[in-house]
Amino acid sequence: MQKAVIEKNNEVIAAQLTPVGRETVQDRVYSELRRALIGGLFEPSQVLTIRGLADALVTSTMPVREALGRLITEKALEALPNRSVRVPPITLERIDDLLRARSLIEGEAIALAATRMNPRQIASVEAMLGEWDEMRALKHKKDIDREATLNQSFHFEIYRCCGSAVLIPMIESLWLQSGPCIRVAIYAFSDAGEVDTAHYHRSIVAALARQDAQAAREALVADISRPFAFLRDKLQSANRKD
Amino acid sequence: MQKAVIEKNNEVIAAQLTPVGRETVQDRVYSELRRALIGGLFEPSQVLTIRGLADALVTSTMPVREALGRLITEKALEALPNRSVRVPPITLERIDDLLRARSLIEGEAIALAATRMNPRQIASVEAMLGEWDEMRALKHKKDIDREATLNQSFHFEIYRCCGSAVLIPMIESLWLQSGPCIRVAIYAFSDAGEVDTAHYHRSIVAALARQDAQAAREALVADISRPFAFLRDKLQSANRKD
DNA sequence: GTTATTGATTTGTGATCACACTTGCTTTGA
DNA sequence: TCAAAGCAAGTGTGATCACAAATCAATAAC
Repeated sequence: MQKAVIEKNNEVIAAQLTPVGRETVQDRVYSELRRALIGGLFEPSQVLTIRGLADALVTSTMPVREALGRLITEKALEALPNRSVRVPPITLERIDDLLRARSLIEGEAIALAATRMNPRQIASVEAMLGEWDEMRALKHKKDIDREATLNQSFHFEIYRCCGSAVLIPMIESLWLQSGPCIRVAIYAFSDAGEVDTAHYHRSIVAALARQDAQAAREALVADISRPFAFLRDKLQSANRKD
Repeated sequence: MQKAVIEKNNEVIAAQLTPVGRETVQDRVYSELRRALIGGLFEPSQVLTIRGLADALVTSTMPVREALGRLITEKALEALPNRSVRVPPITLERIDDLLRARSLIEGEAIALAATRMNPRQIASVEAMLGEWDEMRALKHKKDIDREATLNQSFHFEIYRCCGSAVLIPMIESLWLQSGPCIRVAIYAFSDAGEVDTAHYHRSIVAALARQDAQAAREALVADISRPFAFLRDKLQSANRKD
């Protein structure tokens, strides 16, 4: 068989097969811990032990300690001087700090995205909006986890369009850091009666559709400010009580 | 001895002693690799091996692999699908991307710092400027490493005043990512004849001294844009030649 | 009853080993 | 002569072990 024929044949095979991609245990542990943090499964100030997590995830300590180290460097977890690690506690300063950083960076990302999104991409996020409404209409009992996941997809679908390989990891890091805080706020939200979150997302999409970068930025900032402001008030009144 | 007396005594002792702080081998390896990356000791696209680094640093593989993992998550290094790790290559898109992110975030940091720095802090960075001039005056032959270190101290001394525990680690990550690129530019600079960098730093300090946040931001952006723009031109002309 | 002290358990850290995958070179066959 | 198969050295990953430090409980001392 001639070389050209073989290569052609290989190409045909390659077109039908999808790369299998070896994922290491460490990567799976890392992803799982990320998911747990963003989802608020760990509460602020909770301490995590390597062996405890290893048991829970049914692996050895090795992948866990490496994943923990990575999460500590992106400030998603905190290394105490005792060498134990915990999820960072919530403070007023930290809330304001996170909100400012998120407004700045996610605002920039969406402003860039507004000028770069093509009609197909806009239609895609618009479709997510519709899917969202359906879910909301179907079940009056709120499914917070599902809602949070959908919210995350919505935002990152937009951010991905900004075309910056530098900004996006930073935004992921920020979500990781604010995950535990936000979750506390969300729970408080759903206790305190519902606010219409759909409105904010709708104005974001509208701004994107008419390529209005400034409006998109403002709508986004309003969206992410809401839970932070709520949490801020809650914390302040708690402090006053003491 | 009564309890209060003992505690008082302990306080007196504590005031005289500085905490020794157990630094792990992993931390030392991590710091050393950071220093090497920011300092440009590794060149873009160079691949690093765990055992190679462990030999060079005279430790076992364990601390090295953990340090590498951390550097990969902050995008200071890149994990190839072959599972080898390398320092990220320079591309035009990456240069623009890094410059935009740095302008955005470091600009925000210095704008915050401008409103918060007290006279003592301003005097401190002003003093660094003087020390800088001395060094420059003494030796005509440029000591690039010393210059880079001083530049880094100068910038972070200012950033620390912004009072944001979220922004500063992000800036460190950005310096880590742009370190190898910048170093290439700096070397090219010193080959191509000197530009007066002192001027930029002087206008930064001047803006800070009169608490002019906007001017400080603009002066900073001009300062960090310079090597990026230089590198950009260099790369473009290199591409044209091919 | 409260405060120290001791001892046992838990925990993080680093070293070493086993295994699987990659890479580069040599050998073999047409 | 050249491409493909085979082999050997190198490399990352995960498991396990040894050790030191921290934590906590129970005991002893006042």
